[in-house]
Amino acid sequence: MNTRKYEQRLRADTAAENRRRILQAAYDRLREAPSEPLSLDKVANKARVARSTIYVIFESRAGLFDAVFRDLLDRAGFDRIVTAVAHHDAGEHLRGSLRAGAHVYAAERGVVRAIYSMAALHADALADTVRHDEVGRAEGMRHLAQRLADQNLLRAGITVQEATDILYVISSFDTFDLLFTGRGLAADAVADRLIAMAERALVHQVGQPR
Amino acid sequence: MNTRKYEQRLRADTAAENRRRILQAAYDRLREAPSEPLSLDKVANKARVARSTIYVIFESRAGLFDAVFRDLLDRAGFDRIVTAVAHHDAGEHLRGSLRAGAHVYAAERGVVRAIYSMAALHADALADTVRHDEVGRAEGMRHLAQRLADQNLLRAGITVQEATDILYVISSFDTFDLLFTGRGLAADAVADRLIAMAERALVHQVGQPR
DNA sequence: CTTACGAAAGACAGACTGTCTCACGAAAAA
DNA sequence: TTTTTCGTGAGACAGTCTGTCTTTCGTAAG
Repeated sequence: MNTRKYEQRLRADTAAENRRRILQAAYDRLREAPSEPLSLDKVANKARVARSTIYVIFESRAGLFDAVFRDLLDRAGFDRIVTAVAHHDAGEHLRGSLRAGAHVYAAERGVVRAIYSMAALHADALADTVRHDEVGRAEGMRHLAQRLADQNLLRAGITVQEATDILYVISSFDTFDLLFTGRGLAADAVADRLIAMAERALVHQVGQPR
Repeated sequence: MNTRKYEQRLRADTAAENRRRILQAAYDRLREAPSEPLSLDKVANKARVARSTIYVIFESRAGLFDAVFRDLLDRAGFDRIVTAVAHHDAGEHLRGSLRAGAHVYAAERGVVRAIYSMAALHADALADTVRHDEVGRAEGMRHLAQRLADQNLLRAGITVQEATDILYVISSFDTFDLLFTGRGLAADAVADRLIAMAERALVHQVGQPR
């Protein structure tokens, strides 16, 4: 039996719609109740789709949440925050991306927390994606640390390596959430704290010996 | 039917032993494979105990891990780190507890990560205990911040409130783990980073205007 | 018209939780 | 010694979940 050419165009649209509806349903559910177990049955019902369809499209439960996470990264532009700010002054760049990051984290807090926790508990595709994303963030922080060094903004005795480590901590979701959820600060207040920490820990002050 | 007094003495010992064996089995399993699902069946087998016995003793799955966490806190003495260091110099106290904490975290990394993730994902007894423990840590950090203030060690313009927030971040497991697992630093190197961050962010430097 | 294919529906096995019942055995009380 | 009490093992059971598979249907492309 020779398969003939077959390109579905109209069906591809509805297929893409289904995929999107499933992603949206899973995302909404994580948003509403980040600390409640989420079954694929619930996602399927919410998306008005058969549960088996989820498996056809996303392979597995982990594959679904992996896609949800990737989609979240795209929409929120986590990975673009650092480069997007793109201020010629590295100090402004630092402040701008910490503040922008804090607001993105605040908007997506529940979903990100749930996804990170799932990733920590399962060692699957989702865990790989989360780890990969963290590596990307580390590279971004290394770049920023290098820019700070190039512009002679680093405090005396701080290496780019050390600055990278510190920026990696301060720009993390966990650090944000310690202040946001743990200490009950508003997103802007968190940004203020983070910026203050970063500047005091890394940047030499006016009139301070270098 | 009138119930007569009944105090088991010898049986209480074996009961306590069972309880301990179950806790140990759960702890060992979390330690070996923190990122693998852990069923009560496995714990029961490992502890050579019927699964129903776990429910009799710990009420629920959450109750078991709650007990594992409490036991870990007791054994490792997380909550005693800050007060245990008890150096008359608040600066030494800060450095000592950060270093001690880093080593405890490093020793229990997998288990703590698994328990935190479970707590974030379920909103049960375990979540309550973890939250309560974090409140205790926050109080400890407030105490330390106050001591730093009393000894005139805080940088100019930093309130006790702000110092508490920053110490809360720096002394957290998440911050530790960002450097330990995320950046691949050894426990002592993490401690160095944390201490450097804390001192630069909070403590006024020698010869620096206050 | 015929073929291909996305999707729904649902059966199924297997794993897990939580509840319950029953029986056993050993220690404590009478 | 006899009786009572209680921790425990063993296991049945319902319910939920994942992951796989098969069957059927509708629709768009050829």
